[in-house]
Amino acid sequence: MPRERAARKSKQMLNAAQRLFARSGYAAVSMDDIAKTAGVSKATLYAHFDSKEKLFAEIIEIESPHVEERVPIPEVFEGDAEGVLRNFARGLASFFADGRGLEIYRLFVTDLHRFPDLVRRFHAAGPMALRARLSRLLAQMAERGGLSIDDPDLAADHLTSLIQGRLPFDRAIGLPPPDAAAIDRHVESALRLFLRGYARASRGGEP
Amino acid sequence: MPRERAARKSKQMLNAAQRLFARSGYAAVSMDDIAKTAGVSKATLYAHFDSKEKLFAEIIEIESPHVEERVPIPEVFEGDAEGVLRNFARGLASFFADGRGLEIYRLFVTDLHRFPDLVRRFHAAGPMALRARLSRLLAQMAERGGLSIDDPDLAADHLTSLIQGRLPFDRAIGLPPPDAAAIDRHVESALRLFLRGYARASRGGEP
DNA sequence: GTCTATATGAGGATAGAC
DNA sequence: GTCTATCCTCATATAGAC
Repeated sequence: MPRERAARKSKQMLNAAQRLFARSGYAAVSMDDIAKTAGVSKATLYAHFDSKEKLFAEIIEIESPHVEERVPIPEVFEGDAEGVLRNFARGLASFFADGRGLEIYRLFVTDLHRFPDLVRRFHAAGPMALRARLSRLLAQMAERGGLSIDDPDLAADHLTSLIQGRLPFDRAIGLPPPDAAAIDRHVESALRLFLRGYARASRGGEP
Repeated sequence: MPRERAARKSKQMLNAAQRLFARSGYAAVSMDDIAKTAGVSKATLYAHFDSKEKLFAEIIEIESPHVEERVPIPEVFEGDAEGVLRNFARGLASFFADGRGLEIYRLFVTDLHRFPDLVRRFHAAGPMALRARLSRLLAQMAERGGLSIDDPDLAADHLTSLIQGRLPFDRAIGLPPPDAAAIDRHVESALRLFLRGYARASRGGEP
């Protein structure tokens, strides 16, 4: 059954490449490393993927749409706005705090710019998709809840920026991850600022 | 005059290395590139710097303290809080929007983590120093102005996070820089949220 | 498709003359 | 200190047998 075996090996190679690229970046990973980790020969690797760049591109294509799925944003808002936002905020903060988000972040910052067509696709499927979902949620909250939001996209960016903060940068340069309590404080303070800044005004203009 | 010439060549090499590392990152730059750009031989380069790593470390040491100086934060606050913060915000946003901040950002995210001692020194001299200055300023504003700030360090992080936003990430992955008008809108909206979120409460608690 | 073995080139680092 | 020329390792990519 050569077809099955080929498919299995192909997955092995993609998995190995994904792990290695994520851990060390494009330049630091050799095709030898990938082949060895996948348990195949380099020639087999090249039989499936034309070049290191093509292989990297496939990894990015696979990873990109998953980014948005790591953070919980319900499609429809019902009830507790603060709780929903807290959930999103904790998801996003943990994503950056643990090693997984760090690897993706560093990989993208370091290497993605060399693949312009991937940039466009990733940006649409990742950050823009996430913002769109958060934005729809915030718009619903503005309508039904106590928030005053003129521009939901902008508000989504503000919340995301506050939650993200220096987390990915600090992790990327090698600082240790914050513990759970620190993440919690970080999330709570960001939420307080956001909710207060976007609270319906008792008097005065929009934020 | 061998001493003068040596010093001059040393500067040439440091300049070349700085430009090349900033543009392409540690891995993508070869010692040949640096020597050629500096107009010296590779052997001369190695006579001055023991290794590529040592050379990179020197570049980081030189760059680090400059980061905080690119953004205007007065030591003493007088008068117009919003104007002072706008000035800071515009400086920071431009820093990330133009190519210079992008290069430094990418260089640090990509390569700094491999030099742990540099991480500590850079972090103290760069982000922490900047936050300390902004924090002192915000504390003064809370005292004399209309802001309600319990934890100035936290507030400084919030403001910086809002201003920074996705700017460095978007630039790093290869998206085009925002134009002046977009930066201005970005800065103004972030400032409005910050000032409103940290406004002295007419009623209700701290943010 | 998969392997072993290798061609080809690039890059970090050094030897030795001046 | 500076150069030219070179060593050596390692990485991308391929040839050729099975």
